[in-house]
Amino acid sequence: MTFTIGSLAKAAKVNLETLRYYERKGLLKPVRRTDSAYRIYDEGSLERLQFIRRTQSLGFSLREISELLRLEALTPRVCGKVMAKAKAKVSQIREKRESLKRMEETLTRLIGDCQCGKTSGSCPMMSCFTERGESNGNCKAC
Amino acid sequence: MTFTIGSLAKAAKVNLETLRYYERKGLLKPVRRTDSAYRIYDEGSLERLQFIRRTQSLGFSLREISELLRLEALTPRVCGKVMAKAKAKVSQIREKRESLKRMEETLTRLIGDCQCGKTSGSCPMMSCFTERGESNGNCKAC
DNA sequence: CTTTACCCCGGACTATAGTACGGACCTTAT
DNA sequence: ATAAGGTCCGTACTATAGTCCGGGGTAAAG
Repeated sequence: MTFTIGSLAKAAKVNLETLRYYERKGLLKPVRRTDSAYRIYDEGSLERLQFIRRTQSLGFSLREISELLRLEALTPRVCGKVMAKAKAKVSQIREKRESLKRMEETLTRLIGDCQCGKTSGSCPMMSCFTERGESNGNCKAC
Repeated sequence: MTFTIGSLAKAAKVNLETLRYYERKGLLKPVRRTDSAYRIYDEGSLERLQFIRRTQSLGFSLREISELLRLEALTPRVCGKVMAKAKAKVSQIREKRESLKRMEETLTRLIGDCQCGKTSGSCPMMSCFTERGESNGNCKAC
């Protein structure tokens, strides 16, 4: 099953121009061109595209994604380098996950602590980020 | 303890111009100005600034961070809205964490599976992202 | 065979997040 | 008191990631 640029764009729910942009950036090349220079893509292109979008939504730049995708382009001779890159990427991901975990815990605790409307005390959510940063000392997010 | 724009920039290791930019964007106002219009910040400013940078590194845009920071600006009357925003933010964070977890697992498995140099088979790391997307069927990342 | 829809390309335009510049004013150390 | 260094402001410039435009060729449906 093959796609023209428009049908691939529709299938992946991205703008057609984005595909041309990714091609310029070397991220997603059409598998071939017709005689009239129409771009032709296949299912692999769709998967690759979805990988790009998913990875991007996790906070990776196109340059980083390009690096991830280029892991494939290297020959077995330089496998060590590939591994090093992959491992670096893993620690990077792990760090992001841990930061997010801390943020989530803080926010969740703040939500749980809220006594607004129940007591006369002020909302811990509010006092956590005061205008002048006079933190209540409990907020790890501040 | 107070800061001028330059000393705050140095303390937080950000460009001085970035602080002026954040002020324009309403993210970080100096606590006051001197008679000669010099910006004065305090430790709260530093904390707020560090919160911005940390949050940003987790993939939140300045607009989103501004929303998070504005949770404080709302009066107790609208606490329900604050909570709704906070909860939405929590699910958003949770989704990002789960995606990252899947990515990390996939990459880790790929690293572990690598037999490069040990066998004659090709590296699963390589075959995972083939030129035409001919995936080996095992790669969840593709 | 024509109309409509699709695609080509180069180039311009947008939003976000800064970063740099330069002339003028302010502060501080010698 | 004067030079060096910090800060003011508006404006311009950069990189990233698209998005849009327009003139022209191509494909498909009636």
